[in-house]
Amino acid sequence: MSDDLKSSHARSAGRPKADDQSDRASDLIESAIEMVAEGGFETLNMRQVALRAGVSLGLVRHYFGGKAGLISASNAAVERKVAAIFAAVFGDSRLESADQQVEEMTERLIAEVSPKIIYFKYLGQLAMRNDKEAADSFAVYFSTVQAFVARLDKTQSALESRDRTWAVFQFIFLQLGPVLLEPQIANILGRGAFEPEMIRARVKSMSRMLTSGLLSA
Amino acid sequence: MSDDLKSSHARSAGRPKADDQSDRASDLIESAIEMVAEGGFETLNMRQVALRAGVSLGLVRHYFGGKAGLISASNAAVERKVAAIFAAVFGDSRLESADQQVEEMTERLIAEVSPKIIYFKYLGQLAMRNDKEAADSFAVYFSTVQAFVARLDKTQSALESRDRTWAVFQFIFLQLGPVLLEPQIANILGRGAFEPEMIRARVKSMSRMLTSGLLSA
DNA sequence: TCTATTATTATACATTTGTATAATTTAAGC
DNA sequence: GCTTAAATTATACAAATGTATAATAATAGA
Repeated sequence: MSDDLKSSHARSAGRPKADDQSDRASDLIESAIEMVAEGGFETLNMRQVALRAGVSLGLVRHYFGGKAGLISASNAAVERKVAAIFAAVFGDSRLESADQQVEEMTERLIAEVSPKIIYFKYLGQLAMRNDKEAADSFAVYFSTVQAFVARLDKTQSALESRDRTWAVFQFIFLQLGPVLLEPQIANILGRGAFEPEMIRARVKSMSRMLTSGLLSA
Repeated sequence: MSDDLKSSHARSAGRPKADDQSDRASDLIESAIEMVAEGGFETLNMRQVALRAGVSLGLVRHYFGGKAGLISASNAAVERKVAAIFAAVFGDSRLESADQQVEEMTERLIAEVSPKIIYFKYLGQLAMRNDKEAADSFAVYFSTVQAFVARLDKTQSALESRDRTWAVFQFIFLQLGPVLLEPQIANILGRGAFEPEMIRARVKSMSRMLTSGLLSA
C-alpha cells in the first residue's frame, strides 16, 4: 500500500489560528529524541517522527531542512538537557564525607536522572556515531564529567595525572553502560534498570568500587 | 544510477570448480561482522556485505535465507569467537598475587583481544538490540563474565551476594564501554583506543580502581 | 484591505534495500 | 553418460524512506 494511515492530522492544511499555543518544532525534536532513545538512530525515520508528534511529514523539512537538520537540532537539545541534569545532580555538593556524599548524590540521581533517562539514552546512541556532530557533543559531555572527577580528585584522592583521563572514561563507561545495555540488564534482573531500587543497588556497588575497590588486594 | 558498480564478480555464474577452496558462507559472515563492528547494524546492508565478500547478492539469500538469517549466523559466529577469546585470556590464570595476575592478563589481552576486537565490537552492538537473539547471546556472555568474577571472588574478596550481580555488570560496562565508545576515545586521546599502549594504560587504571578504588576513602 | 510571508498538509519522485525468481555452470550419483 | 542437485550470478519487484514541490489557510504589515 502506498498511503500509510491515510494522514488524519489534528490540524488541517494552512497556518494555525493564533490561539494555538503548541510548538511543533519542539514536539518534533522531542519525538526524535524519544525514538532514538528507544531504538537507536537505526529506527529514526521522518514519517514516524512526524506521526508521533502529530504533524505531517512536510513540517520536518520546513523546520529542519531534512533529516540531518532534525538530528542536529536534537543533538543540541540533548546537550542542553544533559548539562542541566548534571548541574542539578552534581552542582553544589558540599563534599563532606564520601559516604554521605554518595548517598546524597544517589537520591538526586533518582530524582533527576530517572525521569529524564531518555536524554542519556540519546547521548549514548549519539556517542557511538562516527561523525563530527557526535564528536562535538561527546566532547562537551566529557568536559563535564572531567570537571566532576577533578573536583573529587582535589578533595580526596591521589590520581596520577596520566591516569586521570582514563579515570574520566571509566566514569563515563559506568554511567553510559547501564544506559546502553538497559534491555539486557532488564532481561537478566527481571526489572527495569532505572527503577529507584535498581539505581540504589547499582550506585552502591559502584561507589564501593570507587572508594575501596571491588577486590580487596 | 540504478546499477551499482556493474557487478564485476571474481567468479562467473554457476557452481565453482572443485579445486576452489574458499568458503563463501564464511566470507559473508565475516563481512557482516566487520560491517556491524565498524558502523553498527544501522549500516548492515546485504548488497554491501555481498560486495565486500566478493560475491553476488543472491548468495546471501541462498545460504542464509535473508537478512535475518545472516544476522543469526553472525551472532552465533561471534558467540563462539568471544568464548574462545575468553578462554585464551582468562582460562588458566594461576591466581598468584593480584598484581602479577593483572599484568599477565593485560599482556594476554593485548595479544588475544586486540587483533580480534571486531568480535567485541559486534557483541557490543548486538547487546544494544532489543530482540530475543540479542538477549540470548548476551546471556551467554554474561555467564562467562560471571564465572570470571566468581573466581576472583572466591580467592580474594568479600562481595556480598546481592552486589555480585552488579559487580558482573560493572565489569561488563568497563569492558564494552571502550569498545562501543571507541570513536570518541580515539578522538579525545588522539590515538586508537586499542593500541597496546592504550590498553596498558586503561587496564592499569581499571585494575587500580578494582583493587584499591579510584578515590581513597 | 491588499499583499507578502509563514505554518501547515498533500502529493509526487527517486533511491535504497530486502525479497523473489530465473538462468547458468559445475559436481555427484546412478 | 544422463539426470539431478548445488552454487552462483543476473534481473526484476515491492516496500520503505528521504527529498522536493504544490496547495491551502492564517497572520502580519503596509
